[in-house]
Amino acid sequence: MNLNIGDVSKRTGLRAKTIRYYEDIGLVKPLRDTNDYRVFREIDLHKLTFLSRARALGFTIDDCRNLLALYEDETRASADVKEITSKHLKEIEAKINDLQAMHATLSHLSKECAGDHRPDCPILEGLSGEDRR
Amino acid sequence: MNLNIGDVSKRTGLRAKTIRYYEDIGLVKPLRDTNDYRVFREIDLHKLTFLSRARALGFTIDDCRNLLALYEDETRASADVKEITSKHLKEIEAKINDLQAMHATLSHLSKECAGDHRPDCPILEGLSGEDRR
DNA sequence: CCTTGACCCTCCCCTTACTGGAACCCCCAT
DNA sequence: ATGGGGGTTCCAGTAAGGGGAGGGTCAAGG
Repeated sequence: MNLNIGDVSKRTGLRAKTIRYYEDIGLVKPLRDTNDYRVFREIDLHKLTFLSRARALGFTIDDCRNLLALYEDETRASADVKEITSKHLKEIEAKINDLQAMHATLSHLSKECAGDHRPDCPILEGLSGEDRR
Repeated sequence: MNLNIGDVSKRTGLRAKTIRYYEDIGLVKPLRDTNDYRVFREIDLHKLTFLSRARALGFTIDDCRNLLALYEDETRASADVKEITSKHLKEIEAKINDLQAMHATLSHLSKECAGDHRPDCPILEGLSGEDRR
């Protein structure tokens, strides 16, 4: 069960570069073989899998670091995990709201734009701040 | 009508640092006074206002550069503007979808988590990849 | 036994769109 | 002269890696 970085990459879906980066910033600490190759144990694999999923769910690296610590702490309180998650959920909601507002404005402008060879363009007018009503 | 960077900042809502950056990357070209202060003309103000709005709607700097060129080109085709906008709209939609998927997964896990002093946590189980069904 | 191709290593710069800070100049009022 | 509030440049840093150079290692085939 001694895996090289390539094996771990395949199993976790993380790129080798990303795994090296995670070691750089201290998220995993694989052993080293005599030839300097990284040697990943099962625990490293678990951690990297965890990281891969947490990142895919939009958690920041910093959140991941904290979640990983909780993951490894048998005496954790689930409240701590839930708090990180709730904060993240709120940020996701805020982003969705922002994006929806942008989308509404832009799709409105876009609908009014002829999109032909002529220069007249409500989108540009909207951006330039003209009050074309 | 000769404005300093601070005046322009107030009128556009952009920070002075941002305006200097926009000059750095060639989006605006204010004149210079004898004391090296930037001197903004009305056209600079228009451009910066345009940039401010375009950025607020989520366009990248690169998009902004192209939009600005179209804005200044009296012989533009509105189709070109609309195409940039449509591409951007699609990206916004993709992001919204991603975020909504994350939100669904996370809020589901979060709901199942007691959030108390005990260590058991469906969120961590979900992240670690346990198939707790 | 040697070579070839697939791995692996470190190191450094690049990305986006700025932000912060240091160190310095300019102008006006007190 | 001094204080405060402008302005200037340049350097460094952010998040989360990506790209590529330059070089070592390993296993298999000729």
